[in-house]
Amino acid sequence: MAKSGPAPTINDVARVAGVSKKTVSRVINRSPLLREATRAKVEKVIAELGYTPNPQARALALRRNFLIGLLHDNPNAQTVLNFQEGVLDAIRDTEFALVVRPVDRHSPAMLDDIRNFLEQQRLYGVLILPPISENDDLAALCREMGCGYVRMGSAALDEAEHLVQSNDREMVEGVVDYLVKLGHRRIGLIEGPSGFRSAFERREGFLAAMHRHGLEVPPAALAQGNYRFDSGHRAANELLSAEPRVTAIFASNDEMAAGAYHAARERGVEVPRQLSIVGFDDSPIAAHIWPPMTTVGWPIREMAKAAALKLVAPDSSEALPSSFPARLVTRNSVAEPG
Amino acid sequence: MAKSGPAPTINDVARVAGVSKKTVSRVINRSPLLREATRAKVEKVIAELGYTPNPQARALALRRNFLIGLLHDNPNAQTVLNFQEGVLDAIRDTEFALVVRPVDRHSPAMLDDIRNFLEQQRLYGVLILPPISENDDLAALCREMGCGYVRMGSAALDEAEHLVQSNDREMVEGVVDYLVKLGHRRIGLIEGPSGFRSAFERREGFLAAMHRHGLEVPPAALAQGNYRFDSGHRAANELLSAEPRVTAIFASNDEMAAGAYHAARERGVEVPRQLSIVGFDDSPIAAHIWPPMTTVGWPIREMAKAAALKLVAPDSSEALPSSFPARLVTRNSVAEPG
DNA sequence: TTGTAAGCGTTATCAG
DNA sequence: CTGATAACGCTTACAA
Repeated sequence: MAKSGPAPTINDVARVAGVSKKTVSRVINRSPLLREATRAKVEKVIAELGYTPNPQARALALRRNFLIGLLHDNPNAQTVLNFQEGVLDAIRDTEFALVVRPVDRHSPAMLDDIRNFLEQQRLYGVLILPPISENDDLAALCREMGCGYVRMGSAALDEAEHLVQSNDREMVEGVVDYLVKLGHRRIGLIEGPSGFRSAFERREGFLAAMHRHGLEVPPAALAQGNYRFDSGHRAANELLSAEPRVTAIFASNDEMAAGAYHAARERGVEVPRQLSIVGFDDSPIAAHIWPPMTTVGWPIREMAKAAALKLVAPDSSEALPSSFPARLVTRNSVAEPG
Repeated sequence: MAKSGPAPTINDVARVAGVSKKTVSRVINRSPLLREATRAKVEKVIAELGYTPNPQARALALRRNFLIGLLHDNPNAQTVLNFQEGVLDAIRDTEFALVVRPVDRHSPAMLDDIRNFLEQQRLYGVLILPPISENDDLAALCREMGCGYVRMGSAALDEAEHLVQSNDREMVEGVVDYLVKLGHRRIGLIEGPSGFRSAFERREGFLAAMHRHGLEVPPAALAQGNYRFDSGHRAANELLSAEPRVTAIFASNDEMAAGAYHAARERGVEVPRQLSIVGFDDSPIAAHIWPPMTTVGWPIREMAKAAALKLVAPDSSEALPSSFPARLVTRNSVAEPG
């Protein structure tokens, strides 16, 4: 047990162990060129003294901080927070810490801001959430600054080393299959904002599956949203005012799906008896709205952990998978067509 | 415009400006003992070179990092995220960064974990969210470690310097006043978990106002929850099965209030016609549930900003307020008793 | 008011 | 394999 007072430094360890501080440094950094006996001796002293290397000093010497940055511009709090938890899972009991950096993707200064941030903080690496993860200029900036990075995304945005991805397209195809199997033929889509890769992938999955089933998708079955609640409300109103009315709606995220619930309720359309609704994300709203919503859940926390490990322990086996399967979470917003 | 390549250091500035690096250091640190002319000259060179002090080096020399820690045990995703935004508002364009540290308040090792964290990272200071902000041992630990701290809370937990507080009790009194004015007499309370100061304050506000209005609070009008959705559902079921039935329910947070919505719906009790419901937090669920929920919103982002400023700029006027007023957000979950 | 010298705790270089 | 010695970029004495 180390007694308190000034924390022991590498010099203390070196002195007590009777070696040079460089040798201690080698032990800390797991240098292979060390006699086993020396290593053991030093490690014993380290344990005795309760020594921990000072990250600030290491940061200065290595010109690199032991900080993982999280860059996001996210509309969904739960996603960001789950992601943070996942990153923590990966760096728990390491010297790394997680620094968060919300940014504004609509600001023309975004890239400059991030450049300053990276320049100042000299991060070990950054994790980038959608939608800004889709920005190739940002990835290029990270490369240029010599800052590690991993992008989260719903498509193959980058090399495996820099990417953790979900299979949105495939999942949405599964949603359509599920609805069709129940008997639905007129299915509407509330799209996410153009420019978002996830929105694109989800739309493509929808269209592909409809086509595969030989089902038509008239323009009136397609409505544009922007991933926000209000846009889902508006889009659902469009969808529900066309005749013959759709019997099911897939919304590209839960928030818009919740908006669709409200539109249906205002029109006296009962969910799921007269209208089935499926969302995407499995955010808390899905479980808390009435009736509880069927949606697609993706393992954000595990993905976050994998992403962080790619940065801090690229060789660990857990860092390997780049693609994570989502799953359909069936609740009570889907029924056979009325 | 600085050209790229190795970033300029204090030595470059000193050389170009023809002064010693200590003088540059004085300029950076706004030392008062500097001739104005010298300062101007150095500042000019700093601007020309695009020099930024290296935080790692400063951290080493000062034995203190320019990092603000956020300690929380996820009270609610949106709250945490809004808080993060508020902190960023405060430290934007400074050398500070925000590091997040979710902890588990049920873990017996929590304090030790935090101690290690503080020891390792040598944070400039930490911001502590409820409910762990109520833990006095944690505050003592910060003091002991020489780490600045500010606690968020719903009561006077600490000195103004270390506290940013909301007026939960008063707000809940206001909620009851509002319901009583509409004609409600039998009002139920869904409490938060015992041991949470916020739950206590909200309960006390409720009881005080009921008493002030000369209204009874029979045991059947009090139900215990734990701030989670399911507990709200369960508690509302208890409340709604007692006769005469309550005509209004105040839930200590929105998540439990959403659970109460579900319980009402399952029993065929219509909100707000047969039952008024009021929540607390103004979280996204409140706006997205049907009918949109009347709730109490508190200015979390501004509070976060003030808290962060107390840490990084204790003298700024914005850091001054320690108490922030919440407000009633009226939507459609309240009506006159049926 | 300014400069000099000596750290802060680590890693890199290069010689043994 | 190991150890002096010099960085890393800044701050804090202490002088001048």
